[in-house]
Amino acid sequence: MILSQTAVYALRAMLHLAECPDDQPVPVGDVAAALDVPRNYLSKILHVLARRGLLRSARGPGGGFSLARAPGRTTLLEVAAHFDDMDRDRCLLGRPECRDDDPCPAHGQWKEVAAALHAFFRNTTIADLARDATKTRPRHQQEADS
Amino acid sequence: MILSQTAVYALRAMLHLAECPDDQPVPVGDVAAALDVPRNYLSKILHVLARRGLLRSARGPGGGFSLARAPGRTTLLEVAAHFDDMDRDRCLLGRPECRDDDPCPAHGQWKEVAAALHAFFRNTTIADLARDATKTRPRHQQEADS
DNA sequence: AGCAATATTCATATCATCATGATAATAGGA
DNA sequence: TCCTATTATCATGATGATATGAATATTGCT
Repeated sequence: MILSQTAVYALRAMLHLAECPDDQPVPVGDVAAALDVPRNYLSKILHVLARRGLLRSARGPGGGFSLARAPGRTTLLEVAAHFDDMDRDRCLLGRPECRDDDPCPAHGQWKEVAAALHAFFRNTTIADLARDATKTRPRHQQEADS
Repeated sequence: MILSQTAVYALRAMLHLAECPDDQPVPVGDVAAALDVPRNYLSKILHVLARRGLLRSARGPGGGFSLARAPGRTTLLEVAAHFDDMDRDRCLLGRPECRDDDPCPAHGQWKEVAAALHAFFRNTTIADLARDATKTRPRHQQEADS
């Protein structure tokens, strides 16, 4: 995959928290159950996001994790970059020093695709996904409504 | 990376063979040295490509590997697909059943990027890379010429 | 026939990612 | 103060990708 399993878990967790009522912490166990994801593994992931300031964490009864910012102000890139090297696809052949003036054989053809990829992660926010999730979830109902 | 290290080695090896004189087998050791890639590992990769009909192999003195087809008739997708699951990026969140009528939250925003990705691998050939590798001019100048 | 160059095959080692389980630290409430 | 719910941290295991090394089979040449 483009993203590691870990980064996917992080994105889905952020998305889940964005869909929960504001400022009410959600325990790891609840998130893990909702996403059907290993609980202890998710715990470590959310801890990373909290240390990096994307989530807030609260211990003790009534504690859990909640978004630190409005979901429209957190991009997919910001989330995923803490787990994956989001710059690694700049060169298709994995050459770290691949540039316009020192290109790999695929550089000329690849760079536009790579730019589109990077733009997607940089410009799409958690809120964009949350909006799409509520819009498209019940498709037959959606069609019946409109 | 988008591609595994193994698939990158395979592409670079195909590209190298495309740049060698026609119908003259190149030993694994020569290819490995030219690409600075582990010899025994590359051997296994080239063997896969030979079994799949993308390369021809010849044993004994004067033997080695050579392209089985003209490089313009082998796409990056055909090479990489033998090592990576090239369909795995269709869904950003890794849901196998993600489709237009059963979308993941990122589906609507991701699918155009994914389509561009797939088109790149399906439409770009080994010859395209070889041409770019030998040309010193950037690609947009080539396009401006025509 | 015998030698040397080569691909082929098999066995194993290494490493990062993914995941599990257990324990410690913290906070709120009775 | 004590209990419980929760995050924080650590140790370990499982798996697949990557890589190495060696033995075997095949071929061309002398």
